[in-house]
Amino acid sequence: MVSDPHTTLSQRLAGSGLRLTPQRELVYGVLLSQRDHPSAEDVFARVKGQLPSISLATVYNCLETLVNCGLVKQVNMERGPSRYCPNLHEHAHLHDEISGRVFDLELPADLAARLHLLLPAGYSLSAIELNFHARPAVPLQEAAAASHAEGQEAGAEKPAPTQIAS
Amino acid sequence: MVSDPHTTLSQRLAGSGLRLTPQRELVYGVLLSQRDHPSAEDVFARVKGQLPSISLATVYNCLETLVNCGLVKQVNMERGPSRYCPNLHEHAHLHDEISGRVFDLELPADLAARLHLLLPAGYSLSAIELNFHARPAVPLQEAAAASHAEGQEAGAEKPAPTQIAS
DNA sequence: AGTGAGAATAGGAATTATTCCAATGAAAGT
DNA sequence: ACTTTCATTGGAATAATTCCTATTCTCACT
Ligand SMILES: [Mn+2]
Ligand SMILES: [Mn+2]
Ligand SMILES: [Zn+2]
Ligand SMILES: [Zn+2]
Repeated sequence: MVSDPHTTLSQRLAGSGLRLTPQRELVYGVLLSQRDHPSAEDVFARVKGQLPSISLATVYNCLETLVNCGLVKQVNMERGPSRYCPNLHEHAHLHDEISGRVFDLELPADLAARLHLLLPAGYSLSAIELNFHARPAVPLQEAAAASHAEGQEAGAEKPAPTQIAS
Repeated sequence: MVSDPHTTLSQRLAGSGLRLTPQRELVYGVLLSQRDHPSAEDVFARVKGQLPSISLATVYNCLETLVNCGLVKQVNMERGPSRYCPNLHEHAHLHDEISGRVFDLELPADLAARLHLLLPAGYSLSAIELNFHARPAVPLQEAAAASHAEGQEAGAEKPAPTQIAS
């Protein structure tokens, strides 16, 4: 039985002797409602729509609080702004190097189990991260066409193929 | 048959139309000789011993060049300075959260193969990263003793157990 | 050997992402 | 109400990296 976000948040915070504030609730809400692994700046922009007076420092504070409560994971797949993920299931991340987007990937339980076995004796695990860096494969047909008209374009251009809905 | 670093470097650079310079060679040498996943600043300090006139910007440039040549991998297991790894075998990383050190972990070929299968169709893989974050397990005996004298100490204190030689 | 074009380095300025700090505001305990 | 503690804000400070420009080096060509 999964309780609503408000309750979850409120309980986790209470468990750490922290208060449930509008800012924390909004930040958490933003993460839950658009699971695209936004950066702190992204979250700031989104929350600002609902609470224009919020400050960036507060967003950083709230994110840190949520991470410490274990409700959110900080994702660092490469240098650059940290991103934030409210998906608590053990999962992998796919970084689309063209669009810059990050997607969640299911991680089969038996595979996860095998990964855990790799940890050397004498260590106590705090987290495993599995990150895929990839780019949309060019369909064979287009590849042929492209090889005629050469030329490098930068930035995002084509809609991703068979993409998981956000 | 594995050729010496000088040759490898020289060939890779040539392959990209780049020059073999003393700075690039020293930076690469430093990475090969102490495989502790140093940051750019670490590399800078080490190279400076051999070439005091080198600049930090050049170290960054050389590292980027080596990464682009595919001789070195940039490692970002968390926010903070990037670290650099000259180990080209498919391997995992272990981050010791207490000492801050990063170690290479063997990744069995069959497991690596299974990981590759997780990549969704329509993507072409550029890299997989598998990172373990862990801390030295407290041996049972000490755990008991510690639970008497409570108190939180910060920073590194105790020599790591059963550690892989650096 | 001399010259010019392009590549690379060095040093410092600029930028980015984040953290720190001090003042103010809100909530909880008494 | 009064006090203590927690949280938010805005701005300053910091850390890591990137950018910029002058200078140096290399190589190719005379
Ligand atoms: Mn990537
Ligand atoms: Mn870590
Ligand atoms: Zn995720
Ligand atoms: Zn490594």
